[in-house]
Amino acid sequence: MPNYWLLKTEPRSYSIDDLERDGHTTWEGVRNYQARNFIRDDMKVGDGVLFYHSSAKPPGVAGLARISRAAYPDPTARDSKSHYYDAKASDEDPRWFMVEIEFVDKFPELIPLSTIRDAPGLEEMLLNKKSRLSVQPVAKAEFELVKGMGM
DNA sequence: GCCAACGTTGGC
DNA sequence: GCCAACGTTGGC
Repeated sequence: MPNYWLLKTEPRSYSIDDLERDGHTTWEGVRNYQARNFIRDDMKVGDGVLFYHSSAKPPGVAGLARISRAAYPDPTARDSKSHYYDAKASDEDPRWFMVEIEFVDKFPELIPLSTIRDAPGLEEMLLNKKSRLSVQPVAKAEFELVKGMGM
């Protein structure tokens, strides 16, 4: 039974087009404990991902991806030159984890956040409730609904 | 650029 | 353990 997720990214930093070009990518730099726990404890290879563009015009779901590598310690936490450096991370306690994802599909048109907000069946999406969380679990029915809206 | 929501830090 | 101060996220 796969799980489903929504991952946020600012397309100016890394967009669905970048992922399509690269085929797959690392997802480092998550520095929120709730998001970390989802990554570390619950993400499995093969899980479905809604690829979300935040701080975009408009913000919304741009396509689909898939978890291609399960959680492992995020090395940028140990790199003092990294923007994501965390002095409290250590070999014994890596503190932060990351996964890798692979490209699945780019939607012909991005599904705007406003559309998702208004869509019947998506009222309970965390996107509408805990809007700041950058890694969110998505119900299978929600995933399928959004996928259907995009393709 | 503003600002509401909310997570984190640190003094007590 | 509380909570004020502070920093960040992200929509608008």
